[in-house]
Amino acid sequence: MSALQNRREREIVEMRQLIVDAAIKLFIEEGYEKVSIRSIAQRIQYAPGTIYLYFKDRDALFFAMHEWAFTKLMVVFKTNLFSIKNPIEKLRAMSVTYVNFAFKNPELYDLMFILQEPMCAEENAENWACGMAVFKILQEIIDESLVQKLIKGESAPMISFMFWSSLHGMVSLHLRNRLRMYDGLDLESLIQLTSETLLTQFVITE
Amino acid sequence: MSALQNRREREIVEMRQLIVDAAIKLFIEEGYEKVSIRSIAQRIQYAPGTIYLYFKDRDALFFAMHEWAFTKLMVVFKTNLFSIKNPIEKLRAMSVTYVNFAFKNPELYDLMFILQEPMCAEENAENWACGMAVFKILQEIIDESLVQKLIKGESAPMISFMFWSSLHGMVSLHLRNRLRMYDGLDLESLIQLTSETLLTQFVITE
DNA sequence: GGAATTAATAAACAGTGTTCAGTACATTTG
DNA sequence: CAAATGTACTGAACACTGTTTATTAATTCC
Repeated sequence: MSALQNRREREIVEMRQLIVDAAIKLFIEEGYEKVSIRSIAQRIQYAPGTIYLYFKDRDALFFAMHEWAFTKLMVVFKTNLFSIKNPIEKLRAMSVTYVNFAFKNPELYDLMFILQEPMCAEENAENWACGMAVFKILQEIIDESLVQKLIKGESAPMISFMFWSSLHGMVSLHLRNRLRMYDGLDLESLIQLTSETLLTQFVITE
Repeated sequence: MSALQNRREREIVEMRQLIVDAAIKLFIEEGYEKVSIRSIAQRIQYAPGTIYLYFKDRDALFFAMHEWAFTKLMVVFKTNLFSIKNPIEKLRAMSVTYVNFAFKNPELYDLMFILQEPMCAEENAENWACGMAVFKILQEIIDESLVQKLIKGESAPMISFMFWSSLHGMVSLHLRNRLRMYDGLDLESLIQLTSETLLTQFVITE
């Protein structure tokens, strides 16, 4: 490979990152509706058409944004979990971290788990590497918990699914404003407490 | 009130329903993106501007659509639950019905629990009657279960929140294509089974 | 029947995603 | 070094979008 090709490849990566960064900043600062190809282009001082040289379409850009968000969650997970040995404590810490991330980064959570756009990107119709990677962390913790007979249940995939869905359900109902029956309450506390109640119910105590 | 006012009031209700019906049909048949003011107007043979004589804006129309969807879920609930006396069986039937409704009517579920638009309608910024009404059914079942000491836990609001969130989490992750790690599996069965596993864990057995 | 009211319209405005002919600059070739 | 090639980028165009408003046409009232 020639030096030019090499440089060009680097430039493409950099330009894609420039676009993704601008799009995410716009999303966080101005909200979903303001994330238009034109507003992104204006922010990085390029013509709208240029963005299409680096992303097939809007969905592909949202997929890249959602991948970037996953790397952020991954960093938080690794930082908060790496030192914990006990599987139950690890699971507890993971739940707390997950909910906390969602409350601190509602727009990123939206990208990762709620919005339709990222999953419409044609190129990634089949696999979903970043989602799988995060899920793998959870599943390994559950696996270890079952092996050590620390929690009830048999199927690690099902228990993983249950814990994740519970957290996602609570968080996404909140983000989509469907928890008005709990108005006045501190929702993050309610969610953390409910999550703890659920976990406790599955922990084996003797 | 004059006869004319009376008739006019009826006409307004009918026209609003005509618009909501057309919008929902369009949503179900052609998908979210095709639900534009113009396409709705064309479908009912009116000019686009006419819709704004009956709905403040797009969000208000989506709120009406989402209310209509709730009445449909309500009917299903009442049909499936009214004859069941045992609270646990009622809770079980409610879960099954909820998940089944979501799989049979993914677009309606979207309107009710996932989409942003309906909850942006200015007029209904505070209360959320239809959501509350459905939630009340669940809470009363949980309440009765706690009174009869059939399930573990103390706080009815929290246990209700937990069951609902779990179901919503599983369903919405599926609808938003975030369950690719379970590709190949029958997801409705997985969800029903996981829901049953969760319920069993909270039932008091002696 | 003439005046007042009002439901409905069509056109306009400002925005959207996306495409593509053209330009201007960088690299390669003769 | 100059000419030819290649290409990153542009900006205008297309077909849409939600929403507003002056105008029209029909109905109700007196």
